[in-house]
Amino acid sequence: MSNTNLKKLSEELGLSISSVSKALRDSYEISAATKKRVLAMAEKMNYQPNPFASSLRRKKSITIAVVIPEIANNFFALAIDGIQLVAQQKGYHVLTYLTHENFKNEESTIKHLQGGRVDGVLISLCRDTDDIQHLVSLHETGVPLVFFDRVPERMECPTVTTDDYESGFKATEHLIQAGCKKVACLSLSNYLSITHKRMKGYEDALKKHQIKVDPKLIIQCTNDNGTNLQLIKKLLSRKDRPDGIFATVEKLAISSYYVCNDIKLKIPEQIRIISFSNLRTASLLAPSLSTITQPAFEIGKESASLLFRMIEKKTFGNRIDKIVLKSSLVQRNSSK
Amino acid sequence: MSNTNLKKLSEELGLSISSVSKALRDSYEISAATKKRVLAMAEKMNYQPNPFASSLRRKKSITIAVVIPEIANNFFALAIDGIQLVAQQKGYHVLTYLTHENFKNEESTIKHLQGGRVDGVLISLCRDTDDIQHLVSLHETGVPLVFFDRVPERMECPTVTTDDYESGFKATEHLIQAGCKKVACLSLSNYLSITHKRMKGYEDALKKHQIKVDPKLIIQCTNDNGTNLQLIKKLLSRKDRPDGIFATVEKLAISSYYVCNDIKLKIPEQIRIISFSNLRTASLLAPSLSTITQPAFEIGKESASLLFRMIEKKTFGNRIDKIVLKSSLVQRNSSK
DNA sequence: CTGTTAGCGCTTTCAT
DNA sequence: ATGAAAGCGCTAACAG
Repeated sequence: MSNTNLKKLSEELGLSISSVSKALRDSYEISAATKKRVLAMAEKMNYQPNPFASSLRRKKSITIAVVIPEIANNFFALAIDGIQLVAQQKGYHVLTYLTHENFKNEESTIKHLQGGRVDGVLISLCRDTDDIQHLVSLHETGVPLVFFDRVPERMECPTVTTDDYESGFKATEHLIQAGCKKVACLSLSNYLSITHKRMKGYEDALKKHQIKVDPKLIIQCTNDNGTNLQLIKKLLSRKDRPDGIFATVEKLAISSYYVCNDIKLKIPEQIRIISFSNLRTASLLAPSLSTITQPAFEIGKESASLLFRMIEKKTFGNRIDKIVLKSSLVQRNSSK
Repeated sequence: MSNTNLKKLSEELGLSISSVSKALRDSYEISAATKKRVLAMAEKMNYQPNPFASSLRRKKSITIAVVIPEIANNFFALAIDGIQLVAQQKGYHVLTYLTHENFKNEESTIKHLQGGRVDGVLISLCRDTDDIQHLVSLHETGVPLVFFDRVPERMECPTVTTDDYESGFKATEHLIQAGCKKVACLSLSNYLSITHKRMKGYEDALKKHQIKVDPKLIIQCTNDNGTNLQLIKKLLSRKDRPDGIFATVEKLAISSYYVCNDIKLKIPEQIRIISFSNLRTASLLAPSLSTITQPAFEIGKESASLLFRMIEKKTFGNRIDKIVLKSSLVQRNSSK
């Protein structure tokens, strides 16, 4: 077992526990010679401090939590990558929790985190989250909290997002300019700010081009893939089917692809698809899929950096940061 | 701050700290009535136990670590998903560490974990890892350790892998049967067991079909994408270029795609590619890419389950489990 | 059934 | 420059 502790070390060295502790933390109270001896012995005995004793005493955990809906998703995987990078630079540990788009999971996870297990929390809400009392409560216990991508709409809090409205607008306009007359919109959730903003961009782009917003072309998708496939199939099987699809998340674009394949709709000849997507290989593998690509890795880095500023109280007073990064439109299906 | 602790709770209730503690842990020593009172008050005061005090005292962390080369990778993202599922069922927390294919990172991470921060470790080695002293040392401190996918070749340890040799064999045979006469192999590392086994399968498949193994067709790739692109380009620009590529990891298949695109080699007419890959959308987006798909999610689940059996000492004596799961060959480019 | 007590291993005053 | 001692919040003997 991991059993070299300060006591054994100090006995071996003929020093007191506190001196050894100070030497290891490079305190100015300890002579250089002693420090050297201590360090050498610590190395020799393979000493590793007990993190729990330290955390208990110092009331900090050197750990942050990341709470996300899913991990097998290009956006979140890249975001985590960015978060980990910053955290490892800072010497922090990262606990990851998946909510699987289930509010109950999110709630209980956040509740657990109130015990002081982490010094800060990064979270992207799940699609069901409407009530954010659990997060208010966490915030009240003094745990710094940064939201990224999927952020609450009715809470004053630090956020890192992308330009969802503008991207939704540009995506829709891209389809219109490519000649689409009937553009459908696939939405993921009733609650998420990203969905609202992206859809608002969609609607405003239609209006700008004097196209009436048709509620029948706005599909509220679910968390069940099978159901979504049916909804999309129904949409695309109609006589007055759309000739363009704006998918607010990658998953729905993929589902649309399947359905088009299934019912033999040619992309992009008969229907064009644009989607928010972080499928890095899309350009290569799906030459007909235009995408709105979010800077997922940067989002992760920015979120973590902001969180650490808050943890280290390097952010001023009551200031609440709202960082907005730019997505990029990657056109592919316009080349006929 | 998170400041409701047992002391305050007990004062509020007029009970001793230990009684409250026992009540919360549902001890048989406490009367039902008292338990109810305690639970109600804990709820009311929003009590959350301090995990560090508990871990320090009980010498268990209810936490496991996952150490992987990268996260923005379909295989690992899916594996993590499976791991998280099992961990959350068990009520465990999951710390994630990325080595970024860098041995030094792996080494220092493992060293840190000797302090008792976690009750067990799941690891997939990085491509540089040859010396595994750091892992032997961790194992010696009594921390249960399970390797998955990228496992050490010279260590008796529990592992969860896929049938790498057979898959390499089948992949290569698939190309031969599709008519390829010169099959190249793209390898990731000199050290990894997965690479060795997959390549052995490749070589044996060639031999079976009376094709001589040509060292010039075996490309040792690096950790740098640019370099790999050059290596592949060089390979495919030769007059006697191969008409088939077996990529031992997904990344190298993608790179091959880029190069083929770049130098206008038609897939699959002029060259066929098969790869280990967990790109879930591949079937849809890349109809010309045949894949060996590993059951990544299952690997994650199996690894975590095995680890928990070890943590709970439900595994017999000195028994060392070696679990091998089956990959599936998904043919796509054979339909001409 | 409830309470007292002694630590877990570490950090941090405060003495010396 | 070093050491003694208190205590972080919790658990688990052991008493009663």
